[in-house]
Amino acid sequence: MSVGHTAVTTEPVVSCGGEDCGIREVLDRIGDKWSVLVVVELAQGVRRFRELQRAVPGISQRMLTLTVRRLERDGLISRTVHAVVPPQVDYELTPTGHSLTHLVRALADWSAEHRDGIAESRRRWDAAHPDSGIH
Amino acid sequence: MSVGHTAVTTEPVVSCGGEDCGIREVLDRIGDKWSVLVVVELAQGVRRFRELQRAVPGISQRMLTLTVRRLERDGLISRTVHAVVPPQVDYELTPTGHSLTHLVRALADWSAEHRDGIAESRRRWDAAHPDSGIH
DNA sequence: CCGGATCCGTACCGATACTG
DNA sequence: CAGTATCGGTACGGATCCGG
Repeated sequence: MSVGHTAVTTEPVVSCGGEDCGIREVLDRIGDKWSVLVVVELAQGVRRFRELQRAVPGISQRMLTLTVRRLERDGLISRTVHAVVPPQVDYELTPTGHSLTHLVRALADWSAEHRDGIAESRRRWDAAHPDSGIH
Repeated sequence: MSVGHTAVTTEPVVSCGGEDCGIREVLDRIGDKWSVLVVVELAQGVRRFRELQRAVPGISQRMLTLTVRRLERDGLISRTVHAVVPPQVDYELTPTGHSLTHLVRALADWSAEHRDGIAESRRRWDAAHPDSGIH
């Protein structure tokens, strides 16, 4: 039974060798499809729901709602409801959320610096492995 | 039968308001479940397939294979096959891959600094919104 | 030891319709 | 305007078996 096979526990665990520990938590939040784009937009100032949706073209109402809820839950953005008609809700980065923008900036910088090299590497790899199915 | 990415779906669109542009590409790579952990382990030196799998406890053979293939395709790691029995394959960060570790470090630092505050914020939010279904 | 191939559940996400 | 509710497709990831 399970010879030479480390116990496949039911724990999620991850346990990170010694460098990680917590990285996954961040990636689980900002690694999703929309959070970063919302944060980037809010880095420029206060935004209403509709404004956010226009600023992030591809996003659906549903996903914008879910995204801002989760960011609010994590304390990265604040949500302010104004008792007016028509309704108005403002979203704004918290100090914590603002600190995230530095990270996002680093991400953007790294991306800008290496995107061409990566694209080139992909072309070479795809040419060398025509039917790999990797993407 | 390599399904090979039929064009059925999804232009990225995104078009990023002016700050982003490329961030999504990076997150599509390192934002997945395992890439960062593999990079973190390889930051410490050359590793064989089995060593990587042991260093990242939760990962399956399948996902490790897919992860290293994609990282190799992007030019972030190199793969060296030794003609011996039993087979031996070494993985190593390329210079580009190494530059990524700085970003990962920044991620880890930010995470370490804010994880408590985030956890606290989540507790407060969950207490205030008992059956929101958000996570 | 290093994978590739297959089956399959689930979580994510988009589209749509409806509410206050 | 700012959401909520529901449905359905798809892509991701885990388990397992098989091969070099």
